[in-house]
Amino acid sequence: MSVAPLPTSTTLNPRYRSHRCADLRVADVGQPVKLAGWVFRRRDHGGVVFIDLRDASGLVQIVFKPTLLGTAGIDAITHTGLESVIQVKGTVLARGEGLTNPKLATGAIEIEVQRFEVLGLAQPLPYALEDDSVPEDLRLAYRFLDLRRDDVASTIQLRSDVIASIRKRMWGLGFREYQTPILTASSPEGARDFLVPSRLHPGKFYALPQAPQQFKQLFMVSGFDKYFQIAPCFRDEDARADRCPTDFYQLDLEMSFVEQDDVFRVAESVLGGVFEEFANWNGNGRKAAPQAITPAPWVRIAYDDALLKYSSDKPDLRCPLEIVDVSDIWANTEFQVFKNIVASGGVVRAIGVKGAGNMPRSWFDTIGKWAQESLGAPAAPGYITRKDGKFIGPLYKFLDGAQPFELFGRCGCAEGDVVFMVAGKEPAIHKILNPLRVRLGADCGLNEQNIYKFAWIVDFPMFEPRDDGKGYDFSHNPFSMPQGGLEALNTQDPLTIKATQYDLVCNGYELISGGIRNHLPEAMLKAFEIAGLPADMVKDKFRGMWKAFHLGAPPHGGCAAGLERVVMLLAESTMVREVVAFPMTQRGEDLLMGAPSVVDDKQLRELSIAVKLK
RNA sequence: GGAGGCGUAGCUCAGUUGGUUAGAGUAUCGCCUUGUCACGGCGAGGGUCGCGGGUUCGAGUCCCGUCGCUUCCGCCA
Repeated sequence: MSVAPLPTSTTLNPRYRSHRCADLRVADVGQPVKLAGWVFRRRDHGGVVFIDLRDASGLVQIVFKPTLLGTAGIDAITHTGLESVIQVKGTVLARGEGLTNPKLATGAIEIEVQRFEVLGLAQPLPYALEDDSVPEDLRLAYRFLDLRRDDVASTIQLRSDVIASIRKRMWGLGFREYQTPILTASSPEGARDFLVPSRLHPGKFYALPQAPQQFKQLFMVSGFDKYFQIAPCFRDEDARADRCPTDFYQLDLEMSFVEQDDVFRVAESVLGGVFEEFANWNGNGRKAAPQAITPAPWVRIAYDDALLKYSSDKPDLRCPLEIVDVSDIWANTEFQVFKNIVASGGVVRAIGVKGAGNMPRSWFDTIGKWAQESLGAPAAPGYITRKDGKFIGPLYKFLDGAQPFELFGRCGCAEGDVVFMVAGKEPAIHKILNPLRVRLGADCGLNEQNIYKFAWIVDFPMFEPRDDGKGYDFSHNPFSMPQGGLEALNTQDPLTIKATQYDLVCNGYELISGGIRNHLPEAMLKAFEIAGLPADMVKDKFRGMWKAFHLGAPPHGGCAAGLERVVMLLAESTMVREVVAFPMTQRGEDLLMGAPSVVDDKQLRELSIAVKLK
């Protein structure tokens, strides 16, 4: 499967260059060479002029001497702007005693220039290439300049290497890659669609796929029993630091005749392999230490447990702290705030932090302020400390007899430890508890470092109550098989039905989402009926699947992995824009190309479209 | 749709309690400099202080509005 790369020399055109800049060494001294690249830095000494020439391989110092080039030549190179592209013909020289630069791979040699030519002149730059503090919008407007930086480019190159590794591993497991349409039909479920007007069908629209979900399932019905694709996905939703506002890529895969465990094995092999291969990639210099990986098979956590113990369905398991329910204890106290919250259907949740009794008073204040200001907590989290055999803290006085011991025991806490408590209603309370748990662990030095910590979250609920209280919504993927199948849909309270639906999480990020699919037409119809979609709409909007499921559909399932998030984790990045070559702004604009843009009337007329601004 | 942060020279920043002609570094241009490697030295040009309004004798500074970028909430099956 592996293809040996061609020797570098076969990709060098002698018209432009004989070597790449950073490939030259002392062994090449005396050789005539041709190089081409960018003017990275210039040091002008009035007579002799030094330039650091940069190409994709790196840097080499080239020397311009008046004895070889004349004053006209020196004048010309002095006036060639930084980042201009030049070609030079010269000779490799050894640097003299004390003149070498140990910081450069090519620091023992330099190129004495005999002739040079400017291939592409650069005007003054909008910003200094190496300036780390240039605002991002300016850098996006000149993204091609930004990509000249080693650290920026290396991350994009990592992305390519990760994709290559994924493809190699998928093929190795017997999968093949198939493309699916980019223009497809809008579907009523899920995110907002990007629409494309049809010229041949005035008034009708294509939608860009949010994922190749239905097509990959159709491949299964066709009997292609192992499909994958590095697939572009389009969703017209608002951005986050880890979420593109327009389009992103997934490793999309699907298999027939499988159960959940089979999908897990494939994902553990492929993603686990990719993480092993690139865990210690450090092209951008951000990793201070080697990174470990939790060995497969990865731990499985039921969705309900994850929500209770971590207040999140994508917990960061590098933090060892767990959340405990202590509602019953506070229901039997005279602390009216907690008591009333429990009485009105809320909960009190506690986080025991080992050793936190030694933290300074100011830290507790900081945590309280942060919880209120950044997390929107209605009050600072309460806490009780056990120190010198005594319980301390404003909330302690509301506890009687065995209650403080029960509280500490349940949280696994003892002498020297602190129990933090937050009260509120689910699900709002999770927005406070999840970041609080991770912060408490971080501040007390309890969180594991330098590890990719994987876990499967399983048994997602099939349905959730609708916001307006009437009926149910799919809480995840509508195409998942409910656990218990059609019978469960017919007989159970919808809120108790679990889906055969799973996520893979790593360090607080959702990396994979998948499921065993519902391939039975009656069960599909019933599931959508519970979610409020009438049968004729399902038959119309999912007509391909509906027809296919009547003509021999195998049991099947799969998953999709967010490529950007994988690369972000491997690159120690928290911003998805760093792992996309030409990213959009938060508002979905391409500042370099100027998209989106107005189009001329002729284009609109062809599409039978009139624009009416709100 | 909501909340927070940021916005002063091409770029990064400083700018006191509201007070003279808004400064520095870097980039650019000019001069000097033949061994530097973030080379160095001297000089010059470069500003609608995001935009609009208000308070004031006087606003970069205070107030209101607005725009842009960004982070979070909503949203993202």
